[in-house]
Amino acid sequence: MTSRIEQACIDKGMKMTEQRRVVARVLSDASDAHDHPDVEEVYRRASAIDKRISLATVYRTLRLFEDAAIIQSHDFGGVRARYEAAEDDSHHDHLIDVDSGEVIEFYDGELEALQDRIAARLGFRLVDHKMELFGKALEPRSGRRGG
Amino acid sequence: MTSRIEQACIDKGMKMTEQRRVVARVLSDASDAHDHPDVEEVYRRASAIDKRISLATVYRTLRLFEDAAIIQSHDFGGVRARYEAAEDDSHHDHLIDVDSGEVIEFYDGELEALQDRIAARLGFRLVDHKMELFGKALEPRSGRRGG
DNA sequence: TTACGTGCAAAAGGTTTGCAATAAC
DNA sequence: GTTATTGCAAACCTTTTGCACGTAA
Repeated sequence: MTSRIEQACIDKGMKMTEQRRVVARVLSDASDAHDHPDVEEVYRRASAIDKRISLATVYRTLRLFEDAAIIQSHDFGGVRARYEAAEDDSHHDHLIDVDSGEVIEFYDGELEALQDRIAARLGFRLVDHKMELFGKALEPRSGRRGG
Repeated sequence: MTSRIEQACIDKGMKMTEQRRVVARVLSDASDAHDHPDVEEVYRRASAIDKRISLATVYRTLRLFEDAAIIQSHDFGGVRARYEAAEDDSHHDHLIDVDSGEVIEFYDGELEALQDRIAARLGFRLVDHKMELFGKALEPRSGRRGG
């Protein structure tokens, strides 16, 4: 079945190889799970589906998708970039649990509006923003790591 | 004359070598100018003051200062980390001009308060945050690059 | 005096790339 | 059939590190 990201690639007229299809599927599934895998993790999951894929191709494909605005990369303070499907309408930001590394997505309309106002005040039109909160859980959380 | 960052190092009991003094001075001056140099730039400026400094020592010193919370590093989307003096009381965030690369500092009390509220709503105590706005100037700006 | 810092050059680790083989359109 | 894509391995670039030498306290 055609994954959401594969469909986005087709819509953009990309030549769809098996490798791209597999990476698209991995990223679509990750997105559904609000997951933010890094390159190695995408490579691992892609290899599990089809062994014929190489790390170089994963890098090239991620860059291709990112340049096409199909996915976006994040730097959550770790060593490698992490990826998620680009948001269409539903923008969100991230809160990172500093103890577990878990990434929690959130949306706050007030925050979005405030950012526009701040940019305007400084004489700019906002084209993008990056907002990450780092916090400690007030109550102990279940043990999942990553996100 | 003793730079602000050199004084912070002395206060923390660091052994002050000539190299550390020079890097401290470069960073103090950059901070006064609201400048955010990367490693190469710090190395360049330090070398101009004293040729005996090596890139490895600049890396080691920046890491030392950062671990001591005397400076902080940022990833503004470029390839290298960029540095500024750690904020004592006057927290600020950054707006990056996507056309020129210029970095503009700003402070917004409402934003700070809102972030705390969002974290609390998600069940977290905020320990840090990273907020970067990327914008296009509404009016053409003078040609400085960097910041 | 002595533990710690430095310079050099080599290594590490993530990411990119040249090239010949391969596959999509 | 053409042109873009892939795998492999080597290159690249930033950052770290081992080691012998130097120096602050």
